[in-house]
Formats: sequence, C-alpha cells, structure tokens
Amino acid sequence: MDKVFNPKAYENKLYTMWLNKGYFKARPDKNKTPFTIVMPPPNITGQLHMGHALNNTMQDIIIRFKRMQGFEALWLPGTDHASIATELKVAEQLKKEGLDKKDMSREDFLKRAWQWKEQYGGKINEQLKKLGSSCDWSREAFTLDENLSRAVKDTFIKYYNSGLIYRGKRIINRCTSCMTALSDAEVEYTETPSHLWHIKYPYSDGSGYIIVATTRPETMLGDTAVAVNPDDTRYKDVLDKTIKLPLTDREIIIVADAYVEKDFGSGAVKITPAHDPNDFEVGLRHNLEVIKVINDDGKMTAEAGDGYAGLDRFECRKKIISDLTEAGLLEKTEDYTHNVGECYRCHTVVEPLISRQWFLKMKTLAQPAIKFVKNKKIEFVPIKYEKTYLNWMNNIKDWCISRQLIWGHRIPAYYCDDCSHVMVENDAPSACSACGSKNIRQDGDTLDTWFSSALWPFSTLGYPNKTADLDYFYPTSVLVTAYDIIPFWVARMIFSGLHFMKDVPFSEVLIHGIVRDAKGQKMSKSLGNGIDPLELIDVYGADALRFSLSIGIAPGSDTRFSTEKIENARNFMNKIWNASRFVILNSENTEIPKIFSFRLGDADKWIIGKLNKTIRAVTTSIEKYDIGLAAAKLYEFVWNDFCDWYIELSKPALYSENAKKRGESLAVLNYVLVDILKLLHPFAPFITDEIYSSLTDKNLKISDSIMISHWPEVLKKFAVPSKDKSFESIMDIIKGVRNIRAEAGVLPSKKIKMYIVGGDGKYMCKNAVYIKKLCNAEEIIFAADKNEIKEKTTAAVFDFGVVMIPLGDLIDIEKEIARLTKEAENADKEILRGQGMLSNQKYIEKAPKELVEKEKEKLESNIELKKKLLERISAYQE
RNA sequence: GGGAGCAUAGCUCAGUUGGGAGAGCAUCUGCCUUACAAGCAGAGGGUCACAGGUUCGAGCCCUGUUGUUCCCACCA
Repeated sequence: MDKVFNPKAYENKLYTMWLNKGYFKARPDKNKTPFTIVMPPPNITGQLHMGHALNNTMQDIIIRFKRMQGFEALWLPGTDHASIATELKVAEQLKKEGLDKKDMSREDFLKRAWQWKEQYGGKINEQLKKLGSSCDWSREAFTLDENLSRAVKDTFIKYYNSGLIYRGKRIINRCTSCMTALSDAEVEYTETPSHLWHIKYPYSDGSGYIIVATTRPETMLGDTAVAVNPDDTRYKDVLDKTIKLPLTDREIIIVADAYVEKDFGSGAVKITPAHDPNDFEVGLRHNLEVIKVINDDGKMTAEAGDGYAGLDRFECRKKIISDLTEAGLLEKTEDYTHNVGECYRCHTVVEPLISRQWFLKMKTLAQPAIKFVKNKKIEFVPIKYEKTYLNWMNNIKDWCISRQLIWGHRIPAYYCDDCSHVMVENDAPSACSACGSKNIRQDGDTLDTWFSSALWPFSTLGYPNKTADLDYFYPTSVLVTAYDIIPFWVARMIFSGLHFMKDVPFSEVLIHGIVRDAKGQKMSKSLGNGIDPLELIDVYGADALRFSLSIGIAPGSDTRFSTEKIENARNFMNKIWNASRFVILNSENTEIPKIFSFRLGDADKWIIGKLNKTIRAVTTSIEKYDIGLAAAKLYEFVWNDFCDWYIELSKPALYSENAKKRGESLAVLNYVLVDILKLLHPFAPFITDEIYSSLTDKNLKISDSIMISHWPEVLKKFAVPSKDKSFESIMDIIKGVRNIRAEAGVLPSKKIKMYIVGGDGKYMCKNAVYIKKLCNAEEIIFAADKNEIKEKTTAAVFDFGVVMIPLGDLIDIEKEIARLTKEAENADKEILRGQGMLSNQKYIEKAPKELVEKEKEKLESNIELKKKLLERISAYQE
C-alpha cells in the first residue's frame, strides 16, 4: 500500500478491472431475485453536473448494496435524444458553417445530427464512469435506437387505435425561436413587470365606448368579441350592441360569459380565440370566429391587416400602442407585474396560438395511474411527493405530443393528398386505403422527447418484443430522480407502464433534492455558480465526491454543496486509508488466528458490539433509502469508535512482545476492518476495493473484488452488547483523566501516577493496560485506600469511585474545589429531577417499566456520585 | 388563487413509535504520542420561531400566529 492516500493511483485501474471482469453485467437468473434500476437517461447534449453526480451516486449506492446482498442487480444506463436541445446545438453548429437548417433537407439535417451525436453524445457516459457508476454498459440504450423507436411506433399506433391519440386544432404553446409546439409542462413562468393597457372600444352606433384591459395589445387585431359577466348590471343594456374594433374595419359583438370576473379591471374582456386558451373556450361557447394574427414565427400574419402584417409581435405591440394613443383610444397605462411563459429550453416568450397538433387524451390514462399510487402499488419516498404527483395527475390536461422538429421519432401518420384520409401505421402504406391514390405523404412532425422517455422502463428491456429480460426485470424496483421531473417523466412512465405492460413500471420512487451552492442558490449556467464534478474528482477523488454528496442528505430535501464538505469527505477517505495501512502493516509477517477461536478481550467485545449495531443501522437505512443516515452512521463508527478508540486500544498488544496477543489483536482488527470496507463500499467503491485487495489476513474470505463479496451480517451472539461491567466505564475513566490532565495543563508527554479508589478492582485490573496507555500513566494503584494516599492529588469522581492523580504543584486547591462543587451541583439537580419523577405516581403507573427502572438506577448513581464528590470536597477543605 | 415544506449551536443540517438536545464546519486551549497535522486530546456554545392545547412527560402530536422556500394554476 502506498504511504500516501492518492485516489488517482487506482481509480481508473479499478474501473477497468470491474468492467473487464463483467461485474456490472446482469442477466435473468431464476435462482436469484432481480433488483432493477433504470437510470434517468441524461440528455446527449448534457455535461455531467452536480445533479447527475448526486442522482447517480444514490443509484450506485443502492445497486452495489443490493448486488452484495445477493440480488441479480441490474442498473440500466442510457441517454435521451433530447430533441429540442440537440436540434438547437446542431443548428448552432450549422450556423457557424454558414448553413441554415431551413435550407436543408430533412435527411441532410438528420445526417448532421447523428454525426453530432456520435461526436459529443457519449461524453456524459465517460463522465459517469469516472464517478464509479456500476451500470451494465452492455445494455446502454438510446431513445432513438432501433428497438426503442419500434416501441415508440408501437405505442403510438396502439394509443391511436384505441382512440386515445387524436389530431386537432387547439391552443398550444409555441416557441417562436425553436419553432415548435410545446407541452404545458415545457413552459416555465416567470414574474415579469409589464403594463396593463386600458383601451377604449367604441360602440358601432357611436353611443360611447367600453373599456377593456390587456397585457397583450397586439392580439386585439384578432379580437372577435368582447365578453362581460352575465350578472354584471353595468353592461346589461349593451349586450345587443356591436363594437367597431379600433385599428381595423371589423365589427365585433359583445357576449355574456361567466368566465369574466366582474371585479377585475373594467369587467369587460377582449376575446382573441386564436391566441388565448381561455378566449378559445369562450369562442367555442359563443361560436366566435377565430382569426390568427400571429404566425408560427412570432410575426404578424396578413390577417393582422395593413401596417401590421409582417411585424414582429413585440414591434407590433409598440405600434399598436402608439396608434391607439394617436387615435385617443388609450385610456390609461398601468404598471402591472404578471407571469409570462417562457420556453424551458431557450427562454423565448412562448406564444399561445391555435394550431393543428397531435394530442394524447389524459383523463382515462390518469385514472389507473392515480389508483395504483393511492393503493401503494407505487410508493413515493419520501411520501410527501405523492401529493405533488396526485395533484398533477388529478388536474391533468391533454398532452400535446407533436413537435415541429426533425430530430426525434417521426409521427407514423400518413395522409392521402387526394382524399385527405389519415393512416396510422408501422410502415409507409403504398396506397391510400380509402381511395387507392398513391399520393401519400408522412406527417412531418416528430414526437415530444418525453413520449419516448415515458416508455423507458420497458422499451429498454425489449418491448414490444416479449423478451426474457422484460419478463425477469420488469417491473423495475426503484426509480431514483429529482423532484423537478415528477410531472415530466415519473407521471408519464406510470401511466405508460400501466397501459402497455398492465403493471407498474417500478414499485418505489426515490425522490432526492437538487444540489445548491454554498449560499443555497440553485446551480445554473446563467449564474455561473455551477461546480464541475469532474474537477472535484480530479482534486479530491471520486470517493470523496460521492461521500460528500451522500452524508447528511435528508430524503427529498435539497442539499448544499461546499468545499468544506468535500474536504471533510476527503479527510475521511484519508482516515480510512491510514487506519487500513495501520492494520495491514502490522499484519505483515504475523501469524493471525481465526476470529472467535480465542477468548475476546473486553475492548474486542465492545468494538464488535458497536460493529454489529453499525451493520444493522447501515443496512436498514439503505433499505429505507435513507442514504444520508447510513453514511453518517458509518462515519461515526469508523472515525470515532474504530479509529479514535479501538486502534488506540489495540496498540499495547500490537507493540508487546507477546506474539499470541499480537495475533489475536490483529484478528479482531482485520475482522472489523473488512466489514467496514464492505459497509463503505457502496459509498466509496474505489478506495474500499483498493484496500481490500491489500488485506493479508488469510482467515478472511477474500474474493477477487470487494464488489462481489457478501454484505456483512449481524452476529447474533453480539447482537446486544453485553451489559456486564461494560467497557464504557473504562472509557469513562480514561476520558475523565484526560480531561483533568488538559485542565491542569499537564503536558501530554508527561507520565502520571494514578490511584483508583473503589470500583470493580478485578475488572479494572484486567483492563489496566488500556488505562495506562490512553492516560499516559506510568503507574496505577488499584483499590487504594484513600487514607493512605499522602500525596496532594486532584481527582476525577465517578459514582463507582474516585481516580486520584498526584500532580504536585500543578494542583490549585481553589480551582479543584470549584470544579468539584460545580459537579456536585449538577448531580444535585439530577437527583432532584429523578426524585421528582419517581415521586410522581402517574409517571410510575404510565411510563414503561424499563424506563422507570433506568430512572431509579440513575438516581442511585447520582446520589452515590454526589456523596463521593462531597467527600472529596471536604477532604480538600480539611 | 390552490398545495407542500421549512424555522434546532456562529454556519450547514441530523433528531427514527413522545421518555434528560446531536454531528460536521467554525471558535478557544494544548500536542509532530512510531496509521493519519488531510491528524490527536480537551473545552466553550442552544428559551428547539412565537402563543396556546393534549399528556405523568412535547424539539417531536393538535390549533393558531409570524417569517421563509418551493410546486401547481395563469384573471384579461
């Protein structure tokens, strides 16, 4: 083993070894229980960020744990084609070469897109490998793969044939920059300061005007009515009037509709059915004309009229305002802040406009998706996210699934140019099934990327074919993802899985938070506060990064990342490295007996009892997916119990001449160490395997790699640490003496003499070697009679007795009395508290018996402690 | 407008069915003690947001208040 902890020396080597040995591979095995995780596929455009690092660390911890527990553990990786994001990237690249997507054929563009994918698309997978991800790369999937594309076509056709997919003209969100429709989920709203313009709409008969308020005056060119609330008495008499729509030569009507709020603005609303979802509904109810004045590219259409047609929508807005002002029709302009929808990819303001698109009907699909979650066939961890999910599912609207993009799954719909017949089929029909015409063309649109992501848990396992994989690994076990894509992805996988597989896609959904920076801000490109996980791996090592992301996270909560955290994790790795080095170096050339073939010492029993407790805590915590707690328990055990105490306790034996004692001590050290490495392996796979391969104790069952070793089990014999003269009392003495030494300013190198008065002399005598070593004492006199101690001493007082230390001139009697008096006061408080509780009849009756017993014991020990303290104090005062 | 969460040490956060408040970092003191100074030993530091209630007992359960964060809806 290297003297210095240096993760770079072994990380790549080990990963290659794991890959070559095929440890990540999973295959159906009837003798084993499957445990499956499908990786949330990162976008091919993606660079590994801290969110990925957290997400994949959690999955890797779970999958490595289950693998060690003996499950057939499959972690299935892959990437998502990310239509919008990729198309943007490719178009950008083309632009640099002076090319324009618009001038290219579909085939040429696709060729470039695939080239781009080959060149840059695999990057993120290489990054995931650096993190140590133990996924089965032989199964790596891509949403545009042949198999997955077949699944997309198959499901589209099945939906269509069962009437769940329809094509219709609806208001959709249009990104005028990406030039495509977006689903509701793909629109992000941000509060934006703007204005509310109050416009006078004159009646045609010249009898005055009605005032309407709007945030989007340019849409007035497409107004086909003004609506008022039917109960609004102010407008009762104008309902049969018409309005001369300003800046146009059209006359529009006034309708009464309950959608209008009487109390907002003037109580009259301009209705633009082509550019607002609510207006569209009003239009349907009143049979209004639909006039589209804004085009797919955000420019005004010909119908906007002379002077406006061809203008950009925001230019048009300015012109409308100035024209209205000129005409004296602008009543007032108010400052107004409201939510404006933006494209989630490029942040262009989305334009709601009427358009013919493909939709998936959601109401019927949502029903089982709600039921299975409510019945706990799918459980959210933590449970609170069930509400987020149900809230979304209960209020679901039809899903606009068509996109005006090239990079994606082309919609398998064909139109007859002669009779307009629509055919939805797997392969292009050669002739129209209605009129026999050969003039057939395929729909030019592709599907929303999330349509293929929704099939991920079964498309990656072979669907639509009935494969052995699908049979064995589906439904998958747990889905691990951040809360921000519950609607986008989790919800859609659930209804898709239920519809096509007739079974849930996973039985548990583990939701984690997002990684924020040290100040608690979201990491983002625009803020420039993102941290590159690869740079962290380079500096601190992958294990440190993983551990810093695991420790102290609470399920479902956001976590802050800071250099302090990863430094602390790195220090922990260093600690493990050095503790292991200590054990391994001492084991060299030593005959080590089998553990339990000899009588364990009290310290050994203590550490094995602690180990047992840790095994149980870590195992149950990971099983509950409480990764943060599991990591914290391990940290505490390894650093505080094993390193700070047990290794120190083992030194007297290791440095003694007694070969038998040396061997026995090493047997325990190796035994505990190997379990520590195993427990830690899911969190820190590299360092644990590197150390594991250096272990030399032949009694340990060492496999080729810790990856394929067995998860530690609780030893029944030590399940409950024996309550005897528990070793903790020895530790208490050590702590007490160390405290006194520090307080009195005794140099650590100075050897002291100790008298122990009272207590179980035999037990303490047996463990004297530890006290001596850890207190740096040269002489301990047990069961001393305090009357015979003639030296001036300072004392550590316990309920069982007193430890007296002659410190000569270092002793300050005044301070000593003050310290002991304070301790006595504390003991007194405790006594009063205990007596109060125990004299409470109701407490005695209702509290659990063990607790009352414990309370009694405590009271007795405090009374004893106080007595001893008072004795000491009076001895000083004499 | 609807919903969810959070409020505990200077900072970041744990706290498992209610049974004497914890960790890491930071601070202070002393140490190169042959695994580790990326370390060791010791110390200080909290009215568990506020007000009520339930209980023998509340950081934890209930009600309300205040502050704060997020999600959904998108009233022009």
